[in-house]
Amino acid sequence: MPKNTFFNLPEAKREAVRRAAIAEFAAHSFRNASVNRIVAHAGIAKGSFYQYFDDKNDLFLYVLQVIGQEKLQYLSPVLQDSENKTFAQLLRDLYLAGVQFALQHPLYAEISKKFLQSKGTPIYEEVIQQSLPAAYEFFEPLLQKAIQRGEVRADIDVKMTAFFLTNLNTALVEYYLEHVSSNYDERMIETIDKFLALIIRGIGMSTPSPTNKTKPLDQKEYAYERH
Amino acid sequence: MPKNTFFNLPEAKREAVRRAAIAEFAAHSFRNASVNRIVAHAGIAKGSFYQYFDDKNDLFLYVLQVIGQEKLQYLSPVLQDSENKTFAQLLRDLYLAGVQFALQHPLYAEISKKFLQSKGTPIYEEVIQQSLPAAYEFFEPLLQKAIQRGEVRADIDVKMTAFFLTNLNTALVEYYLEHVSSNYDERMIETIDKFLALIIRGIGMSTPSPTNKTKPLDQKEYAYERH
DNA sequence: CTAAAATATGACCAGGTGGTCATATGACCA
DNA sequence: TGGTCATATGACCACCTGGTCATATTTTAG
Repeated sequence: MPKNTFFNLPEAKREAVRRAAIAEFAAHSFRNASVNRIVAHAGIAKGSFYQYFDDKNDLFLYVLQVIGQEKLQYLSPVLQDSENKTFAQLLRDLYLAGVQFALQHPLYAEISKKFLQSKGTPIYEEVIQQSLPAAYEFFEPLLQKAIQRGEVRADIDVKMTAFFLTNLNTALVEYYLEHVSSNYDERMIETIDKFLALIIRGIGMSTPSPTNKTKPLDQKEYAYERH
Repeated sequence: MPKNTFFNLPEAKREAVRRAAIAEFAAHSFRNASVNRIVAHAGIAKGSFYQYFDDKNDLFLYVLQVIGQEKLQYLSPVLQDSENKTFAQLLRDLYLAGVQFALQHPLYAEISKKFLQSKGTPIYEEVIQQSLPAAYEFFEPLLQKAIQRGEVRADIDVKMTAFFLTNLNTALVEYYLEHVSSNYDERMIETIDKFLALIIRGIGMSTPSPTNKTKPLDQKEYAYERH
């Protein structure tokens, strides 16, 4: 955690440090990120930096915390009324919100991506240990409930599928940015629905069972609120 | 490309350089890989290194080329008789071979992984431009053919699905190594089949159509040759 | 006003980097 | 033998890193 000296700073200066740090960590992995560049960019002396933070780790943890808070806040309305949605709807809303968050905060997305890629490095272990369980555990209870409701096949491997859904979330953002558009536009919902169709129905030939409740491709009645 | 001086070297020395380079690039990203450590590990003088290679890029490109050749050779029997297999069988064999290759050559797998993660860096661009189209284009023609044969739904987005399949290949290796085992054992085929079931059938409730030819979960008659 | 406490500063440190180059070595040939 | 040529070598270069610390400045308190 940053020292008190940091939180005592005028907001403008704190913001300058945050901005510089976020830009640096988005452009370089933790290891390659340079404190020298950060302080230069933030317009503070090197010595001052070490009066605000213990070291580079300390700053990085703080940045991740800020990003995490913002993302949680962004996703909270989607999760709020998950009870009233089918699993497909929930998944759709989560992916949509995820892509939108990434588009609105490309630097955050880049930092998260770089961080997840740094698996195995000391800083990764430090962050993991200090905070969260693996991100994919987020999907496990949601899948369990969907199975109970009869919306998802009961013979799937829940853990594996959760892993799979988390992975696809990242892949979806990557695909959209790289092959569709770098903005929010009508193609985003299209893209997400195609992705969802793959997840729900798979690629194989098959016909939905008569009692099937999840036909996300044809199911346009649940519109996502635009932000 | 390495200079002639490198290819004139006795094989033992060349092999020492390759081994040292592979170990280094597996342990560190291109940028963080150290020529100093490589030469120390290979037992050659720094100056000698620069008589064999133009620079660090040159060495890295050479290493990637060696890995690519070996992998292609490893996969070739699988692709050889793709005509006689269903798409599900082919996919199964490809994933299986992919995981096996990763297990047999963990350092290669690590280098490939680190390389794919370096998207956006100068070396990534240099490699891409110098060689291959995106890896996911590999799946496009296979999918096209599977659609023609009626094994895969015709309404999928081929490009997106190819991207998706490539991504899952990586995810599969990661999942297996992290959550199942770090060796080749009977659980590998299990894991791959569960993965395949997700891809082919999706997670949603559905019953296979009567004419469906791909039921990979129940279909154990095509055994994969073990290596 | 003074004194003390808090904060700001950048020169400096040891340790690393990729790459260069003058020099040494040894194989080959006349 | 002497001469030529490819190769081997590691000291050296400029540059960068994260982090320290003595000193200067500003803020606060009495």
